[in-house]
Formats: sequence, structure tokens, C-alpha cells
Amino acid sequence: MSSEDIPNRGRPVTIKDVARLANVSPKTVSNVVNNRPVVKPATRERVLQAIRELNYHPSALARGMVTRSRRLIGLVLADITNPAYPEMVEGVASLARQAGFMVMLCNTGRDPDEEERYVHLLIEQRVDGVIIASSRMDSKAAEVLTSAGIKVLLFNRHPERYSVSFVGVDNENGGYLATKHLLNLGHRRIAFMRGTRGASTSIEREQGYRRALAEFGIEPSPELIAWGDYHPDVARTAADLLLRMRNRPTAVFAANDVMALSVIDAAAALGLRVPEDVAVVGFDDIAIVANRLIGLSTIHGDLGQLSREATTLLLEAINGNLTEPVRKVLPVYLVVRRTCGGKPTGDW
Amino acid sequence: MSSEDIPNRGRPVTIKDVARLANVSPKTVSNVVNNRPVVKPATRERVLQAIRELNYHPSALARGMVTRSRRLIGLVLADITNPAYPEMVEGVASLARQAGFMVMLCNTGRDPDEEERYVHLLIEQRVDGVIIASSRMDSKAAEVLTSAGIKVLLFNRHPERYSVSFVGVDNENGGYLATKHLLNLGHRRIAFMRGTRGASTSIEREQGYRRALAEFGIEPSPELIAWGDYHPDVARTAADLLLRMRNRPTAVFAANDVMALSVIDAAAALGLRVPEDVAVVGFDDIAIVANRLIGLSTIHGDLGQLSREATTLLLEAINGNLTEPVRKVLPVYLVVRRTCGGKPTGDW
DNA sequence: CTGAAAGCGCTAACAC
DNA sequence: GTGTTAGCGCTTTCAG
Repeated sequence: MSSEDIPNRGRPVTIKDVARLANVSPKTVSNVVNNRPVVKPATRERVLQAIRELNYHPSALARGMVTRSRRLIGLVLADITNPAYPEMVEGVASLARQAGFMVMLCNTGRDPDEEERYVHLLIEQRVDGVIIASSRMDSKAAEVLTSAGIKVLLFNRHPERYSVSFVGVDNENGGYLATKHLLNLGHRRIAFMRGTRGASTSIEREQGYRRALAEFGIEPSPELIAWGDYHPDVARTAADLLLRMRNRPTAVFAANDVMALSVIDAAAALGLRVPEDVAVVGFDDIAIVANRLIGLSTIHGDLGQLSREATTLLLEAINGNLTEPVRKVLPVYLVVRRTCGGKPTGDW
Repeated sequence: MSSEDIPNRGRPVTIKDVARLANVSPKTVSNVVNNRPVVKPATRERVLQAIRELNYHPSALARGMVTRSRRLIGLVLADITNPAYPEMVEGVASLARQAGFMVMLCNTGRDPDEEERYVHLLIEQRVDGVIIASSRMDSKAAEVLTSAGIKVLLFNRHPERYSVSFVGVDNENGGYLATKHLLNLGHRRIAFMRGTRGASTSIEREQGYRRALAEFGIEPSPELIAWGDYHPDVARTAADLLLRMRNRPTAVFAANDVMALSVIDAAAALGLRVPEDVAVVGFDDIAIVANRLIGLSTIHGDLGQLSREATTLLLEAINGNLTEPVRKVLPVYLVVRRTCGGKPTGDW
């Protein structure tokens, strides 16, 4: 009995504590907390008063158990330190937040095993949906999640066969536009720097690169294909090798901006001028590369917009308003700045 | 009865389903799942077989309800698109992951109200701990969380009075070193670009700036103090104003690298050379600024290391191994590259 | 070593 | 309008 009188002995305050203080049933408190308009204003006020007094916070855990909805989404990505991701994360986070969802961050560090582990953790957390922006083409993540009843949205990257919703940019065409532009500027020895092995983005960008070369009757030389792993350090080493070749390329198309920046840095270290000695084009158009000191020519796709579309689609799927998988590919365009040697577009 | 025979009718498979299939009690399954070495190997194998067969994933929700630990931490930050954060997020995410914790991402967008809302959501989620890297000095976030029984670790920024653990870099000294260096190079009209209003980092960096000026008997002129809000666009506008002044500063010390880059961009747009016409020093040493095309002189503090220390401390607090609040301030040093006009350090 | 029962905090059905 | 009861899926007593 006496313990009944002590409101809070360290243990978190529950709906019962509030009910007791407000002299109502737990159900009524629940109704107030969930803004159900069936409560008399006077009662409601009394309950709210009790909530404030006890500093009550309803447990999302307990609620999730019974409603079977956690209001939680997972966000799986390859490497948060690649500036292309934060631009995307921001869009996801803000839209999710508006819809009352929290976001669980899963940074795989490009490790497929880590991705798989995260998938299982997300299932255990009973998240409502997951946005996957990390997968290689052989990933089973989407299947595993789907079979656990969790909605999935693939972001830009995708596995080989997929029957879940996908949003992305037109990577193949981006690769084509970048390479075509360099060809039009007269370059014939154009190197391509690949991203992560097995990433669909890298594969598709390379396909575009090859298509453009083919149009000019050029057989892509294997020595001009480098691996940069979408990672600045790996790319830096690869760029150094590329630019030290006796017959070095006159232009480099890197599968993302981070690697393009590494190419530029390597060139500067070797005393090569960009674009006079070597032209460089990237992919993503991350914010920093528009800086006038860099002026990287690159392929622009609206990742912010894309991430908002992705989140909207995922939330609709979670709400059951999306029965069929959707597939949406946004167009890209070339932004010519300084590093390719072409005539700058617009402000550039 | 017939429904008993159907293993899974859409509803997620529970510990009971596994127990039934393996012919054991739920408790035994629980023991297996939690690797408690009290189960006979044969039984254990049978249970694991059933788990695989049913594709069972224990509910972290249900477990959390009874164990009162979610194995979850919250990460509250001001703006994920500022490259200084991802470098930190990576450290937190990887260490948390190793310890079996998931991370909830809370991007406040520099909005104090949003921070407060996130704090309540984190309490509802019953997270075990929170790393706060977003607060202004008047924030009550740490107090509110602590009073809800949640461990808090303040990262770099801190409120006015705080009695929770804190890790950060020596912001005041960083501001001093940057300004002192510019003074030693002969600059006398040194502008300071502030960050977010009320952010302790910005305030402390300014204090260092003022201390250095005072040593040279210089009264900081109000017209040389600009607001950049730690935001590239705001900073860009402010920089433009600063550099268009009839009596413009010969040097600018920006409270972070993102703003320093905006200053550089503004200078280039106005046809001013860096460092000849205007010297620039930043703060944070984000990865990109080491690129030879930029070569930003800046204050380096090891944010990666700091974030790992932060996470370690938070996890220790969660485990109850940290009774007293800890306060840890890492030293910083000046990296001289190209933009300040001084003699480059090391590789630079 | 394993089983049965209780209960974590909440909401969905029903009563009243 | 409001109260009561019965679970959600798990772990933790306490018995066997």
C-alpha cells in the first residue's frame, strides 16, 4: 500500500501512474495521449495535468508491441563520409520526421557482411520499412527484408533481379553524357575509374562510358580502366598510377565526385594542370565541387529530390497505399565547369 | 486446432512457434537465442534448426520491454550535410555497432524546437543513451534526458551549465592559434565569421580570436564580425558583403571549414586572389579541404578519435561503469596549407 | 537442465 | 464517455 503512494521510485512512470493521479482508467489516458476526440475536455485537462506533473512519456516499445507498428525506418548506406549520402540522408530524415517516423542509421562501410548483419538487426527491431542505398548486385537484403514483411525501397543501387520499388538516377546515360562530352572535346584516351565492385551504379556508368566510346569507334583499353572503390584513398592511389603511365590518358571520367577529386589531387601533386594536361569529369555533383577553386565538371542528378521521392514511396508502401512495386528513374545532365576544358554551362 | 498447424499466417513467427516446432519450452528457446550455456547441445541444435526453418527473428521490442534496455542510442546533430558530422557519425556508428547498439539519427537542422521534439521522441523510444552534438548554450536537452533516466554525452557543443559528460576539442585555443598565425603574418584587419548563434563552439572560437587580437593590442572592429550560421549559403552571402567593403579585411578566420570555403568562393567570384588579396583560415579540417586545389589552412582536431571516445564513454555510462560525469578536451593544432599565405606545414 | 506462470506498458475489444 | 479484460512476445522468477 505504502509503495502505492510513492509516485516514482526510479522506475519510469507508466500509464497507470498517470491514470491513478488523474483518477481515470488507463484507457482514458491512452485516449488523451493519442488525441482521440472521445474524451471530455475536463477529463482531458486533468489527464494532461497529471502527465505534466509526472513527466510521463508513453513507451513507444509497449505501443509498438500491440499496434505492430514501430514508426521506424531503417536507412542502409555504404559510407556516410561520402558527401553524396548526407545530401540524401537529410531528405529522408526530414520527410520521415514529418510523418512521425524515426530513422535508424546503418552504415555498412561497403562491407556486404555488415549489410547482411544490419538487415537482421532491422528485422529484430521490427522496423516498418527500409531504404537500401548500399547494395551490390548480388545482395539478398531486399528479399530477406521483404520476406520478413518489411517494406523495402532501393535507392539508386539495386540487385540483379528485384521486385521491390526502386528510385534512382539514369546512371547509364550519365556515363554516356560525360564521356561523349570529353570525346567531343577531342579526347581519345579517356580513362574510367570504377566505383565499388558489384555496385550497379558503377556498372551502369561504365556501360554509358562504353556506349559513348563505341559511337566513336573506340575500343576501351583495359589499361585505362581503374578501380577507385568510391573511396578517396583507394582512388588517390589508382589515380596516381593512371597519371604516371608513359602514355597517360588525356581525360579521366570518375564514377563519382569523391574519386574525381582524388584524381585532381593526384594530378596537382604530379604537377599536371587540370584541364590542360588532364581533363576530369565526375558524377553526383556534390555541393563542394561547385566551389570556384574546384569547378568540377560532373553529372548532376537531384539526390535531394530523389531521397524525398524515395521516402514518400516507402511511407506509402508502409501505409498500404502502394500495392505494386514502383520503378522511377530520374534524368541526369552534365554540368560543365572548369575541369573538363569545355565551355562552362550557366554560371560556370 | 487447425490454425495451430499452420506455422505462419502472415503474422511474424514468435518464440512459441519455435518452441512448438522444436518440442521445447519458450524458455529454452530464449536460452538458446541468448547464448546461455545451460542448454544441452542436442536440444540447442534442435532449437537452432527450428529457428532457421521458421526464419525466426526475436523481437527486440518484446525483449526491450522486459529487460528495460533497448540497445539503442540516439545521435542528435545540427546538420548532417556539414562534412564535419559524417566524419563523426562514422565513428559513433561503428563503435555502437560493435557493442551491439543501433543508432537513431536525429538531424535538427539547427532548429532548437526540433531538437526538443527529438529529445521527447528519444525518451519515448526508451533509448539507453544519447550523444548530443547540436545544442546551443541555452538548451535543456541534456537535463530533460537525464531526468528521464537516459545517459547523455555532450559532443563538442555544450549548454551553459552542464553536469553530464562532455568531450570536445579546445575551441578557444583553436581560435587563438588561427588568429595568432594571421597576426604573425602581418595581418591587422582580420575578420571573424561566426557560426550558429548560441553554439558554444562558435562562441569559444571567437573568444580565442579576441584573445589573440588583444595580445597585439587590437580592438576587434564590429564591422569585421560576420554571421555565417555554419551554413554555406548564409556564409556565402556574408562573405560577399565582407569582401565588398571599401576597407575590406586582409584576412578572414571562419569558425568552420564550410564557411571558409564559402569565403574562398566569394573571393574568387570577386576576382580576389587567395591568399594574396585575402587570406583564409578555417576550423575542423574536414577531409576535402586538404585537396591541393583548395589547400585550406585550418584548425585540426581529431573528430574521428573524439567520436570514438564519446561513444566509449556513453556506453560505459550505460553499463553503469561511469558514475561521475567526465570532461575531456582534446588539443587542436593549426594546419598551414595554401590559403593563409604562410609557410606550409609538412606535406603542405 | 527444462517447464509454467507472471508481468513489462500499452491498446483493442467489449462492457457499462 | 469511461472502465475492465485480455493479450502483444519476450524474460524472469520459481518449480520440477
